[in-house]
Amino acid sequence: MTAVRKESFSFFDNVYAVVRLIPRGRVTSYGAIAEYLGSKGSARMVGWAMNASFQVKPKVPAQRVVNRQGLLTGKHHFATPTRMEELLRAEGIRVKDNQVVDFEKKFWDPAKELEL
DNA sequence: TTGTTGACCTCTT
DNA sequence: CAAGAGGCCAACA
Repeated sequence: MTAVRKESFSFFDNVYAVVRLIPRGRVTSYGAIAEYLGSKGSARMVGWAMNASFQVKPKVPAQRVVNRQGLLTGKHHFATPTRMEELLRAEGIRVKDNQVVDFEKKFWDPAKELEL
């Protein structure tokens, strides 16, 4: 068996699913998603998925995904460098100096919330 | 086909 | 305390 199409859902689709499940006003990190998917060391892959998330539908709230430090590292990849910050603010998330305020409070861990 | 890149994370010096 | 390098997996040229 060529083992092709072993999984209808690819790593990316899995990431999109988790990101879309992020409640409004909450944020998560790449590592948390990667870990939830089983690839803890593949945090970079999550970011890569986000890059393609713009062409994925429904649209994925990539603005809710930030790095471990809560920094909006990917804001530069949005339509506008300030788009990510604007979207987060629109959700009630306070952003200061490209960093999410009370990131630990707003942090939404899929492996924790979805595991219940 | 191989090699490089990439919105990261963690350890070591 | 701060900075640097390595590691992980997948897509792109």
